[in-house]
Amino acid sequence: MGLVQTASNSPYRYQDAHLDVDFVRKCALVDSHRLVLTRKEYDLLALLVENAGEIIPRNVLLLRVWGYSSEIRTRTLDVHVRRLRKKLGSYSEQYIETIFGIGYRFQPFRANQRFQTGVPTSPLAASA
Amino acid sequence: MGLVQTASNSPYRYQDAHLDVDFVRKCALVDSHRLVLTRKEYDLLALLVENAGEIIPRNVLLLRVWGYSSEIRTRTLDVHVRRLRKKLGSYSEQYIETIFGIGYRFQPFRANQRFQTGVPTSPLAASA
DNA sequence: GTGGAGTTGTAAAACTTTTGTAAAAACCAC
DNA sequence: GTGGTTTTTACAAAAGTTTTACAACTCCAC
Repeated sequence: MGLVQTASNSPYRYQDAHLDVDFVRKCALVDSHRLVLTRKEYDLLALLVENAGEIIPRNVLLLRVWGYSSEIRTRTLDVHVRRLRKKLGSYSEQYIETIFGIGYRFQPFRANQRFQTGVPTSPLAASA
Repeated sequence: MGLVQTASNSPYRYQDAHLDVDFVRKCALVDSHRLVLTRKEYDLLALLVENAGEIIPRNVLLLRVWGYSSEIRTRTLDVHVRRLRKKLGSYSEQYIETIFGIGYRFQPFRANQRFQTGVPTSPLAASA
């Protein structure tokens, strides 16, 4: 097992300066430290990371990770996001953004974080 | 090729700092001490060791060692894992990991256990 | 700016599922 | 039958997930 081929844009793996997600082995590392995630936590992270940069509405997350149809009112998603952020440690703020009224977005790590600092980017994508 | 090939990666044998499994003679040693295993115990250990480092789902273990199709609900596997661990003594924790909701994994001995220390590694493999 | 409705964050409890364990029962070869 | 092995049973313990209850925050109308 030699080094890794720059897999940065491989569909099987996500990598940036601090985070490394292996979609095949279904595991993740933060600064070369293994992230111990439960199934739901991993599923949630993976879905967000696979769509890095894109806003994923709550209802989509709830559907894809939990199989919940809309209409279901629950705080489970929030609780899981919280636990994920906790495990991501200090980078969590930068990685997982909350898009008020819509959902969440995973943002790849950027050393120079001057631009989209906290900017929820064009709000609205869904009609909710 | 040629040359000594320390049996470490021979398909007929597994060896690490403390454990030695001879797949031909179907016997195992722990710190040069013979492990007295019953048939099922050996089969289970062998299957895990042959796939060292990989997670083996419960249903695969039950199929390969017991011939059970899925759908069969039994605690036999757990009982055998327990007896195996008991016989492996103090190393058992390090060797046989439980992957919650999925199965078990045999992990080769590592002197420097800094990395995956007790880390159940990313769970998840199946969707349920 | 303020206020309020609605949304998200958080901690802890409740709940569900999975795994560990001990002991007894069932098996099996001799 | 006896001794050893394997499976079942019945719980206990652990891990994971969801709910609850409320605090904190955001956005928009005014």
